Amino acid sequence: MGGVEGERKPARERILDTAAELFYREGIRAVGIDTIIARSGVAKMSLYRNFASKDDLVCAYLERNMVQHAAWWDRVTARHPGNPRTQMKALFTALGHWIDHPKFQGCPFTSAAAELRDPANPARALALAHKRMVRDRLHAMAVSAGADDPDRLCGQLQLLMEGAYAAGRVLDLGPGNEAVASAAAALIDGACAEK
Amino acid sequence: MGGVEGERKPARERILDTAAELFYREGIRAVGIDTIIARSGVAKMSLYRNFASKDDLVCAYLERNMVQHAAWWDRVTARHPGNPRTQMKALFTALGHWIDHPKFQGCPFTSAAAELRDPANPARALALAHKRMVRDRLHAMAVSAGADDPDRLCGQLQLLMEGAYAAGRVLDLGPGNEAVASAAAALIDGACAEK
DNA sequence: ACAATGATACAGACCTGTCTCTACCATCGC
DNA sequence: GCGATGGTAGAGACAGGTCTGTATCATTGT
Repeated sequence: MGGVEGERKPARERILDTAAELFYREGIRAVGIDTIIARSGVAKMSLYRNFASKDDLVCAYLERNMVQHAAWWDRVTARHPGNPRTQMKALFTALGHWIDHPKFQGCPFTSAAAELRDPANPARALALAHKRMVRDRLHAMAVSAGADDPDRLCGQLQLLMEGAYAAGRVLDLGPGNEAVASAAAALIDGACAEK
Repeated sequence: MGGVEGERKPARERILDTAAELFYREGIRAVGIDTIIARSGVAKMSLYRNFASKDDLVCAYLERNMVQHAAWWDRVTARHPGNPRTQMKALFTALGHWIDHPKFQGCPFTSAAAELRDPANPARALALAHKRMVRDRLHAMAVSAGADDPDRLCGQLQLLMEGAYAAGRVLDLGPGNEAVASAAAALIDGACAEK
């Protein structure tokens, strides 16, 4: 995503790009405002004119990630129109590849929720809202795939999804993280093979 | 674990108890030395006489958790001697209950690794070592349970385990987190039912 | 008397957020 | 055409707070 181009993007975008990269790679609490402005070559007041506070910048970072995540989801499922069962499996196969990427550092929403534990933090609320949205989409797919118990399958798959995010950073799974796709296939087939 | 008793435990223990509770509940970076000494009623120099640094205290916290985790594991598996398949299922059933506990805040090792991303951090090394140990124990059980492909089952189960840790904090699974036990059972039976 | 501990002040670093000052550049009035 | 104006942005000082870690001194129990 995104190239260098004429090097003159507006300040707001440069700030958000830099913040997104640093927040994701090093963590939200670990990255200070000064680091962000230094790396994006922007004045401090440019940051505070575009974002009310660091919290606000964190929210913008998460909101942009929500859009990107939704686009990724749509892109993968669109390859198997009208076939929710294959769509679900494709999502987990793609997830297995994604966590193999050298830049992968876990799920930005899960990480944000882990770092920001204050229930009143708006960024935390965003992260939890994202997880609920994922849950709803998974549930709808489980229903239309004809799962015997959609609630259960949805819960199992979201467990697996969170596990893949956490594991990619901390564990060393087998080559290609084949465990992700195979576990998903086993659960999906087990839940839909009623007939 | 641990009661109040005569209120006069040595300073080192009081510090470690307080630090463990705060680190686990609020996060490592979010809890400062001053908070720990205030809550444990200890002088700052008593902390620094017993621990070389905050990093050192974090390591002690993780090391104690490793001992407790190993004890929990042994306690659960000891209930089904000589039956690795049931032992594995029992571990996940117990895990499903544990993440329902109101004080549950995820896996302390995963959280530590998420907060401390510097590869040179000794506490991070401890957390990763713990995950490797869990993996080895799971692998041994998968082998002795006669799994068709022990590597795969071990990877799948560790994914599920990490997912349960992450999900308990961020998602709201169904009642009793039954998804954890049911998913584990499905994967274990699927991998061992070769005969 | 002596070792362990409590209390407290302090140094130095870092963090967020505010403020001022300057430079550039487009647009508008004339 | 041309100077004035206003919006955007860079640079950097600064305030007020928090963090880790050290040093000093008083107190307590044995």
